[in-house]
Amino acid sequence: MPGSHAALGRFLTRLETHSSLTTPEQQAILSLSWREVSHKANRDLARPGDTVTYATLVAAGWVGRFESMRSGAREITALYLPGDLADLHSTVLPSISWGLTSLGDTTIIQIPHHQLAELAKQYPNLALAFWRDTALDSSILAKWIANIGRKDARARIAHLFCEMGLRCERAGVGSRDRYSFPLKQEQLGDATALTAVHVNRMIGALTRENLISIESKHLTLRWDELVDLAEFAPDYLQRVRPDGSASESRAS
Amino acid sequence: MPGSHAALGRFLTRLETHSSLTTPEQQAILSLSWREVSHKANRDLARPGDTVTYATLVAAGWVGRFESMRSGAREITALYLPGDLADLHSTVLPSISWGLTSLGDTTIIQIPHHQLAELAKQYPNLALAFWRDTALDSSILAKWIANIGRKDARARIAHLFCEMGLRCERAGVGSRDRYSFPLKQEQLGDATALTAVHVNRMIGALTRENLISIESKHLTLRWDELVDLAEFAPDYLQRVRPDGSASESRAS
DNA sequence: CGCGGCCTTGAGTTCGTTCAACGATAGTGG
DNA sequence: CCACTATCGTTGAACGAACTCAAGGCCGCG
Repeated sequence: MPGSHAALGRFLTRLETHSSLTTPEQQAILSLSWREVSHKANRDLARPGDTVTYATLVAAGWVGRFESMRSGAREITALYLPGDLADLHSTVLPSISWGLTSLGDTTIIQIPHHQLAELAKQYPNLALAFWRDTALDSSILAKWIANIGRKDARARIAHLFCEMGLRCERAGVGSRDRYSFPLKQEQLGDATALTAVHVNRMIGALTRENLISIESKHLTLRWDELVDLAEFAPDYLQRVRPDGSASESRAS
Repeated sequence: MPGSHAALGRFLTRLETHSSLTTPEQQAILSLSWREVSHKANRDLARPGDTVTYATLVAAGWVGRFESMRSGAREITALYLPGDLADLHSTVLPSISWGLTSLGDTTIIQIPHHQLAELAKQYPNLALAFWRDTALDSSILAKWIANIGRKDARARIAHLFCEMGLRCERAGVGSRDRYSFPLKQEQLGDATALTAVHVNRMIGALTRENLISIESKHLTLRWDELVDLAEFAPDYLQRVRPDGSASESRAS
């Protein structure tokens, strides 16, 4: 609970890719109190309708945000990697309509909402950073809508592979063209709005074309070819700015 | 430019449905400076790749956020009504990967980013409110992913009708079962990831079943039946809280 | 009155689904 | 150490929801 957890360091690094923070602000992040929890694969960490009092910071493994249909179908609407605060936005909207689930074995850190809110009030610049982090999440959601809505199965899967590659690289848990991919095909289907069977066929096709290869949950991919196939334009992931600054916060 | 625009009042009302604000905070919102701009239908107000210096507050008509594919296909990822700040999040992420377009004739108010950022710094509680508003937007995006990914055409259209009905009602521009719907069928297709032709057929089906009727861009719908058909659960639109408070700042 | 934009309808096609069976692999207990 | 089982991945065949292409109808506007 006390003492800085490595995952907080990852989160800080993540924040600093889009926002520049002062030393006291950095310290404040690292001094957040936490509770570590580990989960086996496929456990629901939060369910639709819950009211949560802490945010979930991924420390190891992948976490998915999902919605369920009456029919039993599931749709994964977002994926979170180590260093991602999966539901930072729940700090300001604690009554959630979605769920969180562990994809593969995961370890998470729970951070009380009131501490995050306190930080946001005490350090206006941190409030902007949190807001910006939520905006970034939102930007990814919008891109997923476009992909699921207007691209075919191959391109959707390829796009997910590119996105997660780049995010893994930035999170320091792999390189863009080779990283651990813990989802089973059914979950990959839930994330791309396809059936497991069709995911299987598309993976087969991509493999036969030598665009990707998967061995024991390890994905290797031909970056340039896949980027082209997927129409992957990483600007929505908000590249690290040259000066690392939060631009407008100094402007005005 | 000076003096309070009616749209700012709408925006304030909107903020107060999820956040409780003090009188000075309310005044600060109403004192924002602005520039009014009117657009004919189908004009791009912002394009992918732009760096924007102001946020776009809808005053009249509907605005859509979209992404374009190489093929020329378009996907509308979000819709905004009068009182909505369509790109509040651009305040913290001014380099945009998406575009904004007018759906039908619209009037918008441009609000300089630096003013919004200034307010967020000066009033921590407003920063939370802005953050919360972005989180709410994000919540809608996630729901759209689930709908487009896992529901059939009829249910997708029905869901959009329900969502926009409730949002119109809350925005004070109609009632949930009867409101002005300015999109043409092609745009409705872009918002639901369908073709205009198929939208037309589904609208025809819903009309024949007496679930909806449309006359001169005016939509009337059987609320209960459509809610059931669409599996519409409005909790993601974050109901107005009884006490109107920001809850989590007290909890835990 | 004629033109352009939007809506409507039909017929054929396709991408992804469904259903069903089989194969591989890893963990488990005797 | 091996048989047993559950889970996940793989493959085939038939089906269907939504798409494409194409033509015609309606309505408002100049």
